[in-house]
Amino acid sequence: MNQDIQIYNTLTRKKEPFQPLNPPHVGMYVCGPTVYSDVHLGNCRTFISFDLIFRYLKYSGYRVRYVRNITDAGHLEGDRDEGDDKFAKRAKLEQLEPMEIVQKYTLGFHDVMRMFNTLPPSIEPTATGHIIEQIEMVKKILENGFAYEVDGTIYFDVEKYSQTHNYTVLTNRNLEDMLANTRELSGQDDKRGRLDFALWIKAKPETLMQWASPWGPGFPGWHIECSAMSAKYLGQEFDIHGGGLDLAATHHTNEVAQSEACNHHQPAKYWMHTNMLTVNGTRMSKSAGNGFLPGELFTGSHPLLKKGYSPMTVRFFMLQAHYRSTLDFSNEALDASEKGFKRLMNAMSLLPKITASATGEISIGEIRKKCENAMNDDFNSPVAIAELFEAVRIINTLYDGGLKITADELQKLTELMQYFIYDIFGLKDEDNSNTAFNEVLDMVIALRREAKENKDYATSDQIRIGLQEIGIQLKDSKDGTTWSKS
RNA sequence: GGUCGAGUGGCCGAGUGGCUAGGCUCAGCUCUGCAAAAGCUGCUACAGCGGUUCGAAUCCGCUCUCGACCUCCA
Repeated sequence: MNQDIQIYNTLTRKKEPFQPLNPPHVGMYVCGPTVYSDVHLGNCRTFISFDLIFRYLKYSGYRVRYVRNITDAGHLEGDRDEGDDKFAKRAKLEQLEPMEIVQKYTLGFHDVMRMFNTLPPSIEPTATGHIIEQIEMVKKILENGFAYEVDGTIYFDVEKYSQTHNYTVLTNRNLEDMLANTRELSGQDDKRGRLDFALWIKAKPETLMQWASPWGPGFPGWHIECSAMSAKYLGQEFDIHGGGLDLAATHHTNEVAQSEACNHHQPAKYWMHTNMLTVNGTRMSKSAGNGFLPGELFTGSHPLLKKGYSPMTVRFFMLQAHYRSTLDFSNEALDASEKGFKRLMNAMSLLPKITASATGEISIGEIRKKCENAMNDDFNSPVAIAELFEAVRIINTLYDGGLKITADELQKLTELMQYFIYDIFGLKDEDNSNTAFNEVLDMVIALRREAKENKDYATSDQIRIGLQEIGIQLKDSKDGTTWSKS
């Protein structure tokens, strides 16, 4: 069990040693997608970041229960706690049942996550599956005096809460300023305070997704689901709560308030927030119209893309930046990642071809230590990747015969590369061609070798250039010819 | 307007006081029938102005620019 991990905690705004409440067990909750439309690449970045964190904790010897919810009800269009549910709106648009919308986009989300090679969470609970738990929690908050009812809708009383609690723990904002700024915008709703938010919302007669409650038919507010589900599966206090940075100011702030108002303590010991993916310096989002869908990225069918990029290229691109930094998206950056990823995977394919010597000049321990130190330092994947590229140079030189390595160190080198690239970074080789294809290509390479041996370079070049045109790059070396997709 | 954060070389992106980040690009060289790959070498940095220090990309102040949040958003 790795005891040297440091995690940046949004609550304290600094890196802290990671000390789980009940080691070796770790409870981690991450806010999942609202499945009313396709996930875009920015959404994916968060889930890929937490996949990295999940993997590293898991392979560091912790027994992680990773809960990532599916929001399939209760997410309203605006903050006014009125108007359409996102699902109802989309259902109308697509002429489907709301639950058909939920099913459609949940499946789509899972497909995308699989393509990015993320590990499935331990539990993936849905909001609609936990209505009872949410109602119970609302009841308790009412009993504790931090909420009030107006005509079948229950609101959380932020001003009351802030008399005894720090409402803005996560963002360090000044509540007075927030109230001063927002009160004048006050509309025609029933809330007492402008910062109050709905825990339970009264259904209109035409609302399709509604449930019975002590306050009449209605549906849960967005924030209460995560509080209810995290408490149910991880306990009232657990280790890590994560999500996108954009959720911190509203969603997570309200989650903290709900848990405090209900259970009298903070839900999570460490709050982790992943930063945004940007396009030309502006945050990627659906409303800004700069949101790439993963499918558009893979095929290159988006107008801002000049070509398609594979899921592993994109994953690698994201891992090359730290999760707390914004990452700017561009064709040039993706091109660079594509080549870097290829270089990395090429080294992986050379590894089994290296032969050990009786004596060696290389020691792998230090590189491994550097990689681990980087990951221990708040999951600094870009630095760990930089260290792996040192190993890549060594592998290439070994393959060319410029260095010697002992069998023992070669074993360590192989383990290092496999551990970080496959297990921690979740990367995989995409050149998984079928056997028949490989055999055909081997035959073509054999024919070309014959031509070369007869100094028939016209034929050999014809083969090489022909293959190049269909995306196969041949590489001649003294040990024979290898190939890769170009 | 308020709060928070950021400005690093041609591009992406690490790095919080002294030690090479790394990837991609570009130029040259080596190897190779050619090509590709690989290796070696080189090139262009820390927004600006002050300050602290023996020493600052890194700390402090000011200026400029940009972004995020404050309204649904990973």
